[in-house]
Amino acid sequence: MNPDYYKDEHYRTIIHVDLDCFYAQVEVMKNPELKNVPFGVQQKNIVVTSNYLAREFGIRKCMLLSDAKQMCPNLVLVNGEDLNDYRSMSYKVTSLLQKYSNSVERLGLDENFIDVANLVDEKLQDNTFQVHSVGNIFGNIETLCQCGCEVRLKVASLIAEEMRKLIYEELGLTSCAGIAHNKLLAKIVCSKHKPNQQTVIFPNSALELMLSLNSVENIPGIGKATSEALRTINIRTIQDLQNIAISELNKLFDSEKAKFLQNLSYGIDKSLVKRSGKPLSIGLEDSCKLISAEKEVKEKLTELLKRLLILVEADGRIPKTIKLTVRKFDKLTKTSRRETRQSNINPHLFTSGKVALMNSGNVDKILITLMGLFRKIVQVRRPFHITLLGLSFNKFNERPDIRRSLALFLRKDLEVQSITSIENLNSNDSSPESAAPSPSSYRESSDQECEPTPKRTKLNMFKRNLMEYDKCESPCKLRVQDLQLNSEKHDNNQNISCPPSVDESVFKELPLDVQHELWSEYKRTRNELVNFGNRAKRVKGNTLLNYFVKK
DNA sequence: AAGCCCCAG
DNA sequence: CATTCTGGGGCTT
Repeated sequence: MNPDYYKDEHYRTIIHVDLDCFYAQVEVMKNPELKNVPFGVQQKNIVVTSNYLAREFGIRKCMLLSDAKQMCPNLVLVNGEDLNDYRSMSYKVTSLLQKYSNSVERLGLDENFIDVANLVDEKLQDNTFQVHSVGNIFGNIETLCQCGCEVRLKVASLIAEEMRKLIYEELGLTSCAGIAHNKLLAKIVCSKHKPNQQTVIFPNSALELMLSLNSVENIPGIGKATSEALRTINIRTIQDLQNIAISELNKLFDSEKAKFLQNLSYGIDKSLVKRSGKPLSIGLEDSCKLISAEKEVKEKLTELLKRLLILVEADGRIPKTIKLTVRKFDKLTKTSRRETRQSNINPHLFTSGKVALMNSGNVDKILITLMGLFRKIVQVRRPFHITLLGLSFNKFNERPDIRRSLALFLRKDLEVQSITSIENLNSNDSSPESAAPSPSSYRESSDQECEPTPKRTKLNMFKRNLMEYDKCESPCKLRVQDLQLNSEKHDNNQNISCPPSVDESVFKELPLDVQHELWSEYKRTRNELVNFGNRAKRVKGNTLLNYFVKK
C-alpha cells in the first residue's frame, strides 16, 4: 500500500463546479427555440458538444458531423467556432464564484475549483447552525473519518448548492458540483450525478471512487501520452497503478511525477486551488482544409489579427509579444505538426486606445512581422501545405494609465513622494500626528456610512481613489469588471507576495490589484538586478513601487 | 526567452 | 487514433 495513503490529510474543503453542456446552454440563451430540439454545436466538421436531447441519440463530444447526422437525422446544428460568447459568459460565472472565495481556479471555460475553507469556518462559528448535507452522497457513510472533515464537507455541500442557485438566478445556467477534500476527488465525483445535481464524497470512499474510473486514462491528469507510457509496462487499470512498484514507475518518469501518478490512483491530490486571473495569452486559431499560397495565408492572418485586436483591446493590457502557429501537413507521412515562432511587438502600436489599435497602418505593421514569422516556418518558395493558422499575444504589461494616475495622485496630495513611515499610513493607527492632511475635495457626504471611524489617512485616500477608478467606465477597462484578475504567478497562491522592499503591514492593506502591480514591478526590477549586477539601480524612475519602498 | 510537448474542456 | 478552439504549464535549449 502506498505510504501516502495513510498520511492523506482532509483539512481542505474544495468545490468543483461544472456547467452542464456549456456551449449548448449559451446557444439556447441566444436562441430559445433550440430548447426543445436535439442540437449540436459545430466547429468545422465536428460536433463539439450537444444538448441532452441530442445525447439521447448517442451524440458524443467531438463526433464527426456525418456520424452525428446518421445517428440523429433531425439534429439541428449551430456554429460554435467563435468562442467569444462562451468566453464572456464563462468569466461571469467565475466572477460569481469569487464572491465565495478569493481562491477560484478556472479549468477550461466551463469548470471552476473553489477552495471554501474560510467560508466553511465562518459558518461553523455559528453554533445555532445545524450541520447537514444536501445533494447526492457518493459511497458509504457508515465509517466516516473523525478528523472533522465530515462537517466541513457537509457545510460545503450547502455552499455548493448556494453557488449553483446563484449561477442559475443570475445567469440562467444549470451546473453540477462535486465536493471533496481535494481537487481530484471533487472533479471526479462532480460527474457522478448529471445534469443539474451535486455530489459530495467523504474521504473513506476515495478508493471506491477511483476504482469506478476503471482505467488509468480516465484519471484527470493522465492523458494520452502518459497512459500510453503506462501501457508499455502493462499498467491499464487503477489497481495496476496502485500496485506497481514505484521503482518501475521511476524507469518512465522522474520520481516526483512517478509519485504524483501513483498518488492519483489512490485519490490523493495535494495540488492547491490556484487563483486564476487574467489569461496569460490571448489567441485565436482557424483550421482549414489546405492552404498552399502565401497570399491566402496573408488574408487569413489579416482576418485573425483584426478579430484578435478587438479581444486584446477589451482585455485592456498591452501585449509585448506575438506568436504565430502554423500546422504543416506532410503529404508523404500523412501527418501534421504544429510549429510556432514569436517576436516582440512595438508597444507604441497599442498605447493610445482603440484608434491606434484598429488603425490600418498599425494592422499592416503587425502583418509584416507576422509574414516574417511565417517565412521562418515555411519555405514559401517551395510547395507547402498548411492546415491551421493561429495567432496569440503572449506577454502583457498593464496599461500605464493606472500607475500614472496613482503616481499623479500621490504627488498631488502628499507632501512627500516616498513614504518613509509606513505605519503612519495604517488607518488603525491612532496616533494623532499620523493623520494626513485632508483636502476638502475628498470629503464626501456619504462619509459617515463608510467606516466606523473614517479617518482621513493617506492610505484611505489612496484606496478611495482606486475605488473611484473602479467605478469609472473607460475603454481600457476589462470587460469582466468584477473579476479579481492577476496576471502574475506568486510564490504563495493564497496571498500575493510582498516585495522585500515594502512594509508588509501596508502591503496587506492595499487593494489586490495594486498588490499585484507592486509585485510584478518588483519582479521586473529584480530581473534587471540579476542581469546587470550591482551596478543596476534598485528602483528607477517614476514607478508605483518607488512610492512604497522602505527607506 | 524561444519552441516543443503534454494536459485540460 | 485525432478531429475544434482554445488556454496553462513544464521541459529543453
